[in-house]
Amino acid sequence: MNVVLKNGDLMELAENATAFNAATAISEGLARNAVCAKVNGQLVDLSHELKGGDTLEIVTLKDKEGLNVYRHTCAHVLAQALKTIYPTCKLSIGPVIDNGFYYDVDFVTPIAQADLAKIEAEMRKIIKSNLPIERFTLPRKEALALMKGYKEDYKVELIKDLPEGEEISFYKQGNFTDLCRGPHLPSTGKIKAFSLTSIAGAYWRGDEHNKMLTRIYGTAFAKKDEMEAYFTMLEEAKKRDHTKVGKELKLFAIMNEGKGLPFFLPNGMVLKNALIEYWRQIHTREGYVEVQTPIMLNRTLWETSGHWFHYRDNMYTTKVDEEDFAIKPMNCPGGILVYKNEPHSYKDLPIRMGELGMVHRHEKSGQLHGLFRVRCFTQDDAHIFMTREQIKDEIKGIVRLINEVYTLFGFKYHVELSTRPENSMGSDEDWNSATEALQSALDDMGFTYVVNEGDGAFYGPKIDFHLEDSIGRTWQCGTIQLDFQLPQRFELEYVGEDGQKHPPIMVHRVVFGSIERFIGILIEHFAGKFPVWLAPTQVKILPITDKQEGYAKELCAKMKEAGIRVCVDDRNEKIGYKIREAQMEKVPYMLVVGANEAEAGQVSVRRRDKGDTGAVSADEFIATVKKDIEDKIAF
RNA sequence: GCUACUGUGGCUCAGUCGGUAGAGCAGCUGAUUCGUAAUCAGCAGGUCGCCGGUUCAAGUCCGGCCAGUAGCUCCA
Repeated sequence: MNVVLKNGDLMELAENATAFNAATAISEGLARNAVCAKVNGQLVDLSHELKGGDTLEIVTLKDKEGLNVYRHTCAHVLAQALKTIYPTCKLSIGPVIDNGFYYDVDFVTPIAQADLAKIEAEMRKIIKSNLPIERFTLPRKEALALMKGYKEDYKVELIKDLPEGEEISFYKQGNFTDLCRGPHLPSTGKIKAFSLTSIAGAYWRGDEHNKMLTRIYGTAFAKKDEMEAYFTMLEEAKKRDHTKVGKELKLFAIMNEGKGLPFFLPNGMVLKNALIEYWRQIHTREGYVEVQTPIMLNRTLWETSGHWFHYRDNMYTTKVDEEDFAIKPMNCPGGILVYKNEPHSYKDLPIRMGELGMVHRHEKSGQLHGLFRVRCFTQDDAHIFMTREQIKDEIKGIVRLINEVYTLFGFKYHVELSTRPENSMGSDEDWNSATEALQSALDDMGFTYVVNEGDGAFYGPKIDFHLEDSIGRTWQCGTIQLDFQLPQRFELEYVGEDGQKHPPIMVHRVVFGSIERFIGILIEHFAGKFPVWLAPTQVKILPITDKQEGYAKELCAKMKEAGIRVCVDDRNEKIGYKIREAQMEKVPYMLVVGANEAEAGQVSVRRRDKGDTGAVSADEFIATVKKDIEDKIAF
């Protein structure tokens, strides 16, 4: 909790104190568990000297900012430990990230995962000696000399990039000094729970042309049990990893014969089709038409679209009868040819043209990951051709649709708006009005969103929707992109009210994004326990002995008739065995049928998460399941 | 693509110091007819990711390749 000191209090204290600092103010009875302080809104060390009239705010470990300072100090302790164990290593940067911290280091001889224990031990020593952490500043010249003296080449480079004329701050703990903006904890002993988690490569300054350094990841928490809870969460997340669950439930497989090229197994196909059926239903309702364009088209088309020159590295190409062809990495050029197939009047617009298009992209091998990043995927694409006046309403319609879909599944997501980059095409007027339209559509609908200035595509601004996976990583799924480029390149037009030809505005948009990725996220979100409407098998009938086989099959036929995905486990096994297996398959409804049920025309219903819920009539049960499917509810 | 790690029957994994492979589950056969998360017994199943090297001898050591994982980079 933050305590804000009143200005009056400060003034009074300041008059009586020499060398008065934040720590003193805090120790005057305000908070013992302060990590750092905010003076006039700026995060500072507790040693920061106060002036009369300053506003002091105490920052504790319960604040995200406080935890960041704590973790940042951990990064420094890590660096100190590394310099002790590997004196020749060169430090680069050691920032805080979402759930911990890292330090990027250049080692003469590479270190391995196994070395982390040794480094942790050294860190513990440093923490135990409770070294005071002191801030000091140097003029630029001396700062450079200091780091050159330590042979810290990367630090020298960092200092050179700092603005001229400013004093440069350093932090010293024991015999270790590091360039740092701060703030930090007052001493190393304040660290209570930390752990080094992994080791990976990372390019210096994030540029793949630079040297790859070794990145050591760690995490730290205020208390040991908080850290344990975090690791438990990671363990739980691992259990729902979609590559693992996908294998267990026989949903999909990626074979050695084609990396990044997923196979949908029968169960996964049922799920995929259920999603597609839902997609068609809502898109028909929203006034979309559906088309299908070829998976491969000739070079001329891709030259016109610009892909042949701008996206070639990611495209699979081939020759057919001496003519170059490319397998489509995107559906838009195909959609555009459909638009161009006949003339259009303003009365036809907007045209909402959907396509479930399978695209292939040659992504770099290292970035492939399960269904989240593949080389062949199905976009639930649509291209909307419209007049300038229609932009805002169309955008709103799409945002509403995307929100409807994500809400149905109960997903956490956030929205980002990307604006005009450098080297973009189109007039200022186009960009301004389009960006305005996107922004005001989001505003009107009450969305909060991140604005990424200059992060739009060169052909237009965009709105992205990012879904969270089970360990909090986010993946872009839905996107709405305005395009000034393609209508021009393909010379699209419509005849306006004035009888003149005008270029239409074009929007690319996806809701699921990639159906494959979306399914991956669904798997993790539900941990394989899909809602009834998506479950590959919705009902499994489990006869107790083979005497009930006839009844079970009758029931099965009746349910199939009612449109339910049902099967009978008529193997010669005990009921416990069949139940165990059905549970592991995460079938939402298990029907135990023995002599009693057969006689009464009933079924004993066992629900995936609720266990035995008692007997009901077969008809009553069918009605329940049909309602589950109809309402698409998740339980 | 880069860095690090991993690769043993369909699945999950064991395999010590280099001495030519082992379990459980799944499968098959038989017995068992059973009331809410594993009935019993038997059988079968592997060129240890691939190629090459070192060695009397390689799952094990070395090199290359392929594939996967974490991260970086990229993501029209």
